[in-house]
Amino acid sequence: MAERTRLARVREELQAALEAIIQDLGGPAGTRVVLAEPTEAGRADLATSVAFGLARTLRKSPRDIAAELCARFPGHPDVEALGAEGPGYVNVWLRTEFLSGVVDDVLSDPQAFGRSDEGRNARVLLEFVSANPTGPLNVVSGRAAALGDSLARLLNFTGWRADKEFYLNNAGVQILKLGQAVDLRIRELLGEEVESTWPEGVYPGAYVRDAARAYLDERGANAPRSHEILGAFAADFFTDRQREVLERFRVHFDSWAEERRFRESGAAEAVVRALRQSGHLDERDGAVWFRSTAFGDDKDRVVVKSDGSLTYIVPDAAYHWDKVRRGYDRLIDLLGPDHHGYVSRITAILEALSGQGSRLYVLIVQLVRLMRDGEAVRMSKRGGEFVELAELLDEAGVDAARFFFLERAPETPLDFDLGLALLSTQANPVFYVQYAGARIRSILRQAAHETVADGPRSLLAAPEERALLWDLASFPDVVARAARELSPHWLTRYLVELAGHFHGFYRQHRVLGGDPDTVRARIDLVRAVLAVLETATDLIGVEIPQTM
RNA sequence: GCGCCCGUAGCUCAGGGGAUAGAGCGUCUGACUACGAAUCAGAAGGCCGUAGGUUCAAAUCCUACCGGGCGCACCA
Repeated sequence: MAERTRLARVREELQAALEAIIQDLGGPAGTRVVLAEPTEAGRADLATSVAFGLARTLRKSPRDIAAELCARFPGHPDVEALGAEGPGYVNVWLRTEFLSGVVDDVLSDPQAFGRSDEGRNARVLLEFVSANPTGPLNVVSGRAAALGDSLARLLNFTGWRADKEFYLNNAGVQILKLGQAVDLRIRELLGEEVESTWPEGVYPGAYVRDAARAYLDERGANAPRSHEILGAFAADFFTDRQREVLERFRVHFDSWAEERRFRESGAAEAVVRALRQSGHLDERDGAVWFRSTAFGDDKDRVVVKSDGSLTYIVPDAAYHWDKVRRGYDRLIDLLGPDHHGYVSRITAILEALSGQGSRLYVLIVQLVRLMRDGEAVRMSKRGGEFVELAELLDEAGVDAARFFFLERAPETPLDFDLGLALLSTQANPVFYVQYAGARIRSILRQAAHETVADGPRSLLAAPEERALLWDLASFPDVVARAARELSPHWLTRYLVELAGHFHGFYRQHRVLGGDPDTVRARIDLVRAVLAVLETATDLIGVEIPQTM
């Protein structure tokens, strides 16, 4: 699996050949040739614009240089032709026999096709969702969940060892406020009127009643009701709910780190001690400050407030320090856009503590707007009213939700069209992709009764077939790019393209019932397409149903 | 005021130095007596927010401005 792919090999060989010719022509030493897919599909298989850069030193037009490169090209068994076109491009067409070999590449080990060892077994910890356990998960957490989980799948597929972790903020001020809210809701359940005197800053959401009811059911009306006890109970209660909906969303965390532990174990105080010993702390205005500006932050940060309590960054720092000590080579945090200011301070403190600030990479996941009938569905956490992930899953289903969340690059704001997610037509990309898979499975079921040839397979030379071969051959590149850029949206785009090419092929050509050589070739082709569809959907956590 | 994200077809968005800027939806026109028409084929549709600059070459890089979103705590 660590072998280069078919496409990578021929690309490297051609690049080397062209670079050698450039040296013969007197081009600058070390000139690199980059062969890539032209922006416009169908213009060529691969192309390079290297001639433009050589024009000055060779004192010839790019067009002449491109022509000369083509004329001197010694030939390559996998290349059909080279051509100089446009103002100076060198275009490459590959032999169809060469491309069709990709079917064997896929079928020789269908589940491994596209794998790589790019990560070289380095360990990555992906931390995501990490929602406060003060209520149900909302749709924004859903996007982070889909992203983080798919990134883990992608990284594991490309040679990293990735773990998924949820950081539970189950201690501190917010949890006390939650406990207060539970206390009020319990009074309410016991008959008191509480709404008119609801205190500022205490969670107003009606969902807190669920926790209150659970407390009464489990512990009874006479159980102790300090804010601390109630807060801890409710945090556990909502954590369980969150875990349930995440499992339903096919997101399973390898581990759950608890803020409570970092506070109780003294790890948080140890951070302050370590910073003090290394001389990074100042006392000012009755508080203790960390000089984070020395590490690139835009202002210094308070770590111990004037009332003696710790700010939230201290246990967070303890947590990240712990990640480094657990031996992770890379730490990836998925955070919301409201946390982008957090990046420089947590990097600074990690650097001060361990010298490993550069291991942390923070991916800012932009907002989700739910759209229904062209209107944004209002979500306001302050008013205690927002769309829960569970509701979205009820309405749209797991596959559509995951696919839609992953359609955009993480740092791009996302509009989630609820109406579209419910459609079972081409307009709905999830459906379109799944339908391609269902069609192939249907063909393969019927192929069981078909006689196929045993001999050499016919060529798959029709344009629709060639398009599919090209898709298959480039799949490993797509996977590599999605993993490298931490952007699974390359996979969703790829899936729609592959499914589209399959549907086009399907309308134009029959798989079954032709001459045995062609039947065999086409069955193998669609088996390979199905295998890649399955791998790609699996990487984003979407399933292809057997029948639809 | 400062920081981050975003301005590309009517809509939702790809593309982030190189060819005539791509895709899906929507619109219009066609295609089922054979494997699933929940599909396919074709057409129309663009001063890539504006203005400068760098470059042989800019949607892409730089600067300024305009517009939209989100932040800027001894909250987390």
